Amino acid sequence: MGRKSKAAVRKREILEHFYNILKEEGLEKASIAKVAKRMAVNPSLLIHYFKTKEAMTVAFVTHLLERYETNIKAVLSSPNYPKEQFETVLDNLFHEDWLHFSEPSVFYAFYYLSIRHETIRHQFQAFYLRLRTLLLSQVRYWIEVGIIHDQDPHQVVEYLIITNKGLLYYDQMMQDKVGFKNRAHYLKAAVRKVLL
Amino acid sequence: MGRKSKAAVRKREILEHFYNILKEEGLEKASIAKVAKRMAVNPSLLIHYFKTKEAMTVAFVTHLLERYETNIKAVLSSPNYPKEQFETVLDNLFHEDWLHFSEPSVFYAFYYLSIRHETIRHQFQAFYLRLRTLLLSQVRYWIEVGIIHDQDPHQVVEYLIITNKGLLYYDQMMQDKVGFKNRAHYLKAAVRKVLL
Amino acid sequence: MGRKSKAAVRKREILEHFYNILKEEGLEKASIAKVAKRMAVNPSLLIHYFKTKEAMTVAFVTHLLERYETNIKAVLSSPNYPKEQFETVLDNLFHEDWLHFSEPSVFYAFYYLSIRHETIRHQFQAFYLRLRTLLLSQVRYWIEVGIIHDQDPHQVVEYLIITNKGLLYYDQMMQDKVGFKNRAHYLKAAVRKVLL
Amino acid sequence: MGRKSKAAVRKREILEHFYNILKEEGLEKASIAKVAKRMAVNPSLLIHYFKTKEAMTVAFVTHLLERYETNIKAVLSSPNYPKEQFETVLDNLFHEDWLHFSEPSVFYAFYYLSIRHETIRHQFQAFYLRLRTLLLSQVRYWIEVGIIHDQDPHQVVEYLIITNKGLLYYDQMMQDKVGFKNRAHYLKAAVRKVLL
DNA sequence: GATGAATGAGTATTCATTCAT
DNA sequence: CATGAATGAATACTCATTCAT
Repeated sequence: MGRKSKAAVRKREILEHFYNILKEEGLEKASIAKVAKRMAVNPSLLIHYFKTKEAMTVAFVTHLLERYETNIKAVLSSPNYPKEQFETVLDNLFHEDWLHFSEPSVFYAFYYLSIRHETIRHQFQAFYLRLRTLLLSQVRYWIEVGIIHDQDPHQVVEYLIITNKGLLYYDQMMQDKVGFKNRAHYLKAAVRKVLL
Repeated sequence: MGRKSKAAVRKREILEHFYNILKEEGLEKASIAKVAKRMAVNPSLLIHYFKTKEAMTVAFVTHLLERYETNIKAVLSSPNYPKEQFETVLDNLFHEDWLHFSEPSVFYAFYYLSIRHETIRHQFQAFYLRLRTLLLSQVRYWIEVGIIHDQDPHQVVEYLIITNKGLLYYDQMMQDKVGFKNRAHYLKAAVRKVLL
Repeated sequence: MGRKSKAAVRKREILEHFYNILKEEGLEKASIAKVAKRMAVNPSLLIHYFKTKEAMTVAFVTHLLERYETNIKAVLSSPNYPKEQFETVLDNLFHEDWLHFSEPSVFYAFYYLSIRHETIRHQFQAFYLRLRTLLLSQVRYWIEVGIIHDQDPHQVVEYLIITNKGLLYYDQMMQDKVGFKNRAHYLKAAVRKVLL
Repeated sequence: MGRKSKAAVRKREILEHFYNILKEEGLEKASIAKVAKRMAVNPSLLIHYFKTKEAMTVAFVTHLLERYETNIKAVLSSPNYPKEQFETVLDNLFHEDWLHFSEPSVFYAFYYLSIRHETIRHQFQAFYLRLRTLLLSQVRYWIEVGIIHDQDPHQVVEYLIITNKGLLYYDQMMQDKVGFKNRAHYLKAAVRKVLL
């Protein structure tokens, strides 16, 4: 377990500062110069590590989606009796904390970029494929134990993701906490009605 | 007294060119200079009409959402027997043409901006409030005629919007047409199961 | 006494707004556009009346120096016994109110321009020639009645102007009121020592 | 570690070109672009060294006043017998060369700016405080050795500065060399009459 | 590994002005 | 008399990047 190269540490450090500016000031303000200034470091140093801003962006998306994925895994692993575990997962999926994990504004910034930027789109697609695989085995288990009936597990997975993202979209814009609780509650009820 | 005002025409013309660049090159490339160049006109002319780029952006969002709203109204007005009309609206709401009306990339660009830009966020919120009102009377009608049972019409409306936006999000990223049809089909079935 | 042409009224109005911006925001901010905006009028209207900004500037300097001259004449015409009148004039010349008449900042703006701009310099020179003539007859009167002794009236006039402008320069920069009173007092004493 | 710093040299070089444009074309024409063009260098290089134009301006004022101060010190240090030395200083203070040291047009440009720009005003005030201190010890010496009688040294210093600046103001505008000599001669006589 | 020099293209905006109405 | 359309040049500044040290 040799000691970490300085490069790896520095890169991580840079990406974290990048994230902070993204969160606080938005994509259009997140320039190499600004990140460097925050780190009290010379802009060329960022170029030194990432070659181009684009490469840095791509690296950042990887970093972002990895964090996201780790978080999802934690949410899914609730060691309970099937029925209780289903409810727990549902609760978590439509819980504010989980939806707002990793600043929606940062997430949407790159989601927007992904529309036009092929590499980033592929990163997102791969991420959602992994996410689907993860959920798929979960759903299959629920079908197996008889919680969910008469459903194509693949489509169930997509249904969950879609509903989830729809809620995030709507909530992010409306910004009223009370409304959010009601919506989350209604959506969970709907999911139960559809699946159980 | 004074020269004939071209403002209305010119502004519309500018916003259309703005839209085209947005669509083809993205938000970050959509500069005043570029729009002007496309119009074969001097950049300061755009400033003449809109004072600032920000004001132009806000005007554009208004324009964009108006177009969107007009389109929605057309979709909702299908003069059929209640049951058939419900199905038509459902079909339209989850139809590719309608979802992709007005370039999702452009839509998401400003959705992203709305997270940070108060005025734009208010524009979006107001738009969705109007959209909700529109759908609300529709849903109330369906409840009245007995198509929908035991539902809070307000929550039904939000459920429809959320599912719709979730689908757009997922579809925009996945970009596979076959998958889309299946998802749309599944979602409509889910909606029916929840509402009817 | 026919009624004034609109042009004359408008021009005066424009110059007054020009003065206000000059005073509040300085020479570099005093653009045609800004003056027009303040007047709630179209910028081309200013061009209509003055042809160019330069011409407007020249017109303004004339206006400024005329006001200044009128004020000086008022200060000089104190109908007293010679000795008292001398003291009154001296008091006025070194009095804050008189020095700060017509915003020193505005005055210095054009004094600065006069260094490089021939027309404006000629305006200033002509103004000071008139001022000298004015003071000259005053000083000659003081010599005649025996208040001032053994002096070339021409040089006395210049001495007064120079001391006066020096005080304005120094005071404008130092901006301490107490110091000003002391300086003014000392300078008057000096002038008396030199002239009487 | 890192590239050799040219900052000191480059900054000085930039300020000198700035000075030249100021002298030849005036404050309003002295843009970053123009200075860069003269230096056959990219405008952003000036920004690289000074961050903003304002910072560059402030740096320039420091530079200008330093040069001025150095020159004054040279003028004051005349190693003579008291009486002769007093005369030498007086001669120098009212000598064309000294008054016109460092282009009055440039000096007045920043004097004008100082009225509105706090930092620059403080620079000027600090400069004159140092100048006063310098002259103060000089004047105290003259009082000590009995050349000057019955005077507050502080007020003598201000009197000298004011008279000096008044002469510069008047001379700069009148621009006649013969007149200048007479005025300088008369002023020196006046100073002697007041002080000795 | 890290800095600083330097570039060149790009940004929004301001300004004075001309001209048609 | 007055407005609004339109231009073209100019402004300070930002940005990503290259290269020398």
